[in-house]
Amino acid sequence: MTRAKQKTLLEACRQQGLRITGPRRVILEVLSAAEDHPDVEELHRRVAAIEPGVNIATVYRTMTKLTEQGLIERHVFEDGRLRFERAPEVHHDHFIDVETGKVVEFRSEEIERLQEEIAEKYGYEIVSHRLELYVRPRSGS
Amino acid sequence: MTRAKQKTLLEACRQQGLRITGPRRVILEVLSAAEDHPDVEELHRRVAAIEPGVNIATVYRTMTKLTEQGLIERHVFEDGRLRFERAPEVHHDHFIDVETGKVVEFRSEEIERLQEEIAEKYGYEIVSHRLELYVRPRSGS
DNA sequence: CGCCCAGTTGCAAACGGATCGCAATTAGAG
DNA sequence: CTCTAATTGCGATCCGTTTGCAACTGGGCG
Ligand SMILES: [Mn+2]
Ligand SMILES: [Mn+2]
Ligand SMILES: [Zn+2]
Ligand SMILES: [Zn+2]
Repeated sequence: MTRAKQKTLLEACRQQGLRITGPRRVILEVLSAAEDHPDVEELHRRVAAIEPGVNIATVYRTMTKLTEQGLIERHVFEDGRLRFERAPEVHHDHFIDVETGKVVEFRSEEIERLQEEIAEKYGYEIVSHRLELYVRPRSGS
Repeated sequence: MTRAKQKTLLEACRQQGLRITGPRRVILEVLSAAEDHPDVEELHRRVAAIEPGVNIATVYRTMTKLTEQGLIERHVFEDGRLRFERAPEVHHDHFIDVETGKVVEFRSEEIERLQEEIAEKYGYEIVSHRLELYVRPRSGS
């Protein structure tokens, strides 16, 4: 959903004053190429395919740092593992296929608006939210 | 949200053929009395206040069983711990106060309907969903 | 260009919530 | 009351994530 700042990740890191090390460069490359919502193990696997020897703890630490900088977004779906994607320029929510685990993105202006509306009715201000629709292909099985 | 089958939990267990043991009786009592969304540690604490000696593994196992029977609902909010509430007769979603952790329930027919609508548009059938609004009291802070 | 140090890394240990194996106990059907 | 399958307590174990620490290095500065 909304790819655009493809090359920006590495540059953004430089701007934020993060050191561009070997491991980090590869992790950024993997993240930039990712079209899905990989967990840490999967990221580590992809990194290892490019350059073996990068420790998984480094992947964890890098993801923490990137999240703090707001460069990536962290999710926890039903399996409980941390998953990541590049911070989208415009917010979206997710379908998750209960059989395959495949994640599909969507955005509903109406739902977003209704959330604000109901929060206001309760006297709240929304800080963040999470909407996940666990689905299966219609009619088949 | 929608209390009603207050006494039913224990009876429901009997119907499902679950043995009513000492520990289980206390756990059911705690669950029936709960107005919130306690995690396992909190449940165990409340159980211990009534009858010490019940192991936390027993709480875990009982919650698993009750969930399988559909008598309670299991949630995982942002802190990652398992939380429970009696299965509501009508579905609802949650506000979570980001400062206090307090959980408030709400239901929006419109949002529920829009979820179905957008799922259909994508060719999906919704199996379950999760909507959590992380909030703070409006204008204060 | 080379120095130097704060930031980063690899590795192993620790963490914490949840689960499991096992032997002892017990609910409750007959 | 008997008998068995379900349940329990306890400790060990799992597994994803975090952390302490010593070694390493990117990149600003001289
Ligand atoms: Mn996404
Ligand atoms: Mn609830
Ligand atoms: Zn949304
Ligand atoms: Zn809902």
